[in-house]
Amino acid sequence: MTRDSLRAIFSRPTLDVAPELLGMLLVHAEPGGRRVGRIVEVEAYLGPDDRASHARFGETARSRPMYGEAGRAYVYLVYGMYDCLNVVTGPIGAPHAILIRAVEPLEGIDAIRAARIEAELRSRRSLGPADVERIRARIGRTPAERLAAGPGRVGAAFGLDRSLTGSDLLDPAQAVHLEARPAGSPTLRIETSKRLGIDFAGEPWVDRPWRFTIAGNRSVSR
DNA sequence: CTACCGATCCCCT
DNA sequence: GGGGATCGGTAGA
Repeated sequence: MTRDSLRAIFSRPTLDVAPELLGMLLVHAEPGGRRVGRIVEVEAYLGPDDRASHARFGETARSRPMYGEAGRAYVYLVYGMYDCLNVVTGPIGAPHAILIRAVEPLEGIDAIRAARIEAELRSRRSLGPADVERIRARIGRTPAERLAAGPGRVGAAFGLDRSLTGSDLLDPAQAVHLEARPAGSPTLRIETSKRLGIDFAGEPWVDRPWRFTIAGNRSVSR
C-alpha cells in the first residue's frame, strides 16, 4: 500500500479510520533492530466539541498538531510521566486524532522489554539497587503480550516522546511509522466500548462508544 | 504568579 | 480499593 493511499484513508472521517487502524503495524526501525507491534486498541477524539479531547480549548500550542495533516504524530505527556501516541486524522483544520492504546508485540520482543525497563528506571527519581532489581525482575517476567498493553506502555516500549510530534507516521523512511495490515490477514472481529479515564468530560462524551478493540485479544489494556 | 488537575501506571492494603 | 509520582496546560488573580 502506497503512502498516498494510506494518507487518503487517514483523511477520512475519524470514526471510519479508527477500526481501520486495528491490525495495522506500529514499527520502530533502526540499524540495531526492528520493533513491531500489531495495533489492538484505539480511541477516537473528535475535538473541538468533544470535551474529552485536548482540542476542547481550541487551537493552543499543545493541540495545534491535531489541526494539521492526517497521518502525522501527536504525542502528549500525561500525569507528568507517560508519553502517549496519537495519529492525526480527518481533513486539515479538523482537530481529530486517534490514541493508540495498546499493541501486541510481534518482533523485537527483547528490545521492547529493554525499552520498558529503561523507561521505568529513568522515570523514578530515587531508587536503590533493590528497586532496580525489582523493576528488572517484574518486567523480565511480564508476558510479551502485556508489554505494550496500555497507552503509557506503548510509549515506553517503543521509546516515544513528544519530540516525535509532527513526524509523518506514513513515511516508511522514518524510524517510527505505521504499516498496512499484512496481505492475507484474516478479517477482524471488532468491539466498541466507552473511552477510559475521561470522567471529567461529562455527558454525553463519557458514554460515546469511541474505543475500538480487537475482540478477545490478549494485549488489550485492562 | 499560583492553583488545580489530568486521554496512566505501579504498589500496597 | 486507594494513594503517590511528576510536570505541563489552562485559568484566574
